[in-house]
Amino acid sequence: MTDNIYDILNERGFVAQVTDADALRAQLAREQVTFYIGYDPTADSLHIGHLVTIMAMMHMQRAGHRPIALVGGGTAMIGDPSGKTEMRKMLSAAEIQANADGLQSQMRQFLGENAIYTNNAKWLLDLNYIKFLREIGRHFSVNRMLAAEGYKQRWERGLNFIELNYQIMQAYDFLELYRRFGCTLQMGGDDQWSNLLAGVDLIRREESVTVQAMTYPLLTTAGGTKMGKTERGAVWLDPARVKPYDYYQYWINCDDRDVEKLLKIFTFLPPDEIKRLAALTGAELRGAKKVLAFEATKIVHGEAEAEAAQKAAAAAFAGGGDLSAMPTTAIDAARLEAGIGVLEIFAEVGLTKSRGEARRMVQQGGIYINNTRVDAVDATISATDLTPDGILLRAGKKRYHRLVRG
RNA sequence: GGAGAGGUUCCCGAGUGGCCAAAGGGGGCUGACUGUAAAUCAGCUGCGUAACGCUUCGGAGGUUCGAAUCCUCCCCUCUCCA
Repeated sequence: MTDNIYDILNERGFVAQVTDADALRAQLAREQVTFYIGYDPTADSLHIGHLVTIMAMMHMQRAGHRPIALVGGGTAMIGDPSGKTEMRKMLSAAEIQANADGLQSQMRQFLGENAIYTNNAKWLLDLNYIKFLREIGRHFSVNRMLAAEGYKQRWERGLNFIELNYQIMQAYDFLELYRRFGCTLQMGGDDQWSNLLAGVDLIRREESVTVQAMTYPLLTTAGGTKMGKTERGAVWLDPARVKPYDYYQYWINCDDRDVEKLLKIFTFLPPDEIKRLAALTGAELRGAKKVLAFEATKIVHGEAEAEAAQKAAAAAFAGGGDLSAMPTTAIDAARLEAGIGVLEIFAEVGLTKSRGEARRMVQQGGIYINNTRVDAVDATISATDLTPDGILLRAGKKRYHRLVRG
């Protein structure tokens, strides 16, 4: 085991492609490297998909390098067509600004003050079109851009001019960050590879300097779906969107086959420890998942929340313990006394999308009150169902919600 | 600008006047089995109900007893030509 950060990242599964691995490795050992990762402000919160990049940044930062978290307030005005089949919907400048603020404050939480935070709106919004074409545009071959894998799908289905410019903007960002901060490395998802290369090329042409690009693999689950997506949408890092309890549960419910990979990427546990955990088999592997969920939750929501989530999960699934971290709704006491229809309350707290879905689930035997199956669609709950922990609603095997008297 | 094709329920994709809340597949959900895993099998999958009703097939109008299906206008996408 070596302590070169490149080897650490590589060993943990953060490296997909690199422009010049040997040169980068040597540079990382030799000097402090300023590097950047760009984020499109398409929402006001990061999600698990972004977390890979954050973890990579934190590893780099711990190794003494300097991260630049770039928010793409300018590029978001255009929209990245890479690997997509459809044009992204356009966001208003105000939405983009609000999203950029949200992302940046989350990023700060992970990277602290020892990082550079910037927004490419600063230099992209006021570009002079003709000047830009003369200086930058001339370096780009349309043929080569279209040959890139990331554009292929869109090229076949139609790509408009505005989207074709995305790569140029991103390359220009790299150049700008090189000039402003001496940034010599860009990292990004593997789908960004051609965009990163475009930046490397541009800097070589404009500055006669060789810089590096490195991608991390796009994570998919063993089940073949995109990492971080659930039936109820993306797994957001914002606790207002995804409660720490649910965040914890997301990790607990991962596929057996993914445990080792996830431990390497989403925790800071040492390789030996990961190896030990990943070696567990059968039901024992759940122990490893617990560690994964706890560590991953700790990084995003802090240790106290991680512990609370773990306790609540244990209470729900193993019985006994503290349920307080479970998503909870307070019900007006008078209303509870009067009794509330089961269909109504399940739809209300969001355990089911509608009363119809709740009805269906009752008919299929998937609705529980205090872990007792409900078998009548006209069943009600009332104050008599209150336990010291409130009333425990359950939809399906593992989705819980707690009611307390309010 | 010209010619043509097309926009259907989460996605793909059938459906060309009533039997269509709309085939089929995917995805998702529930149940059984299990380890809060995977695989497998079965059922469910617009909204509100006791019946039954209500809102959907790019948008707005119209024809008709009745339209996703026909007509008019509009919006959008793609292909070929310029």
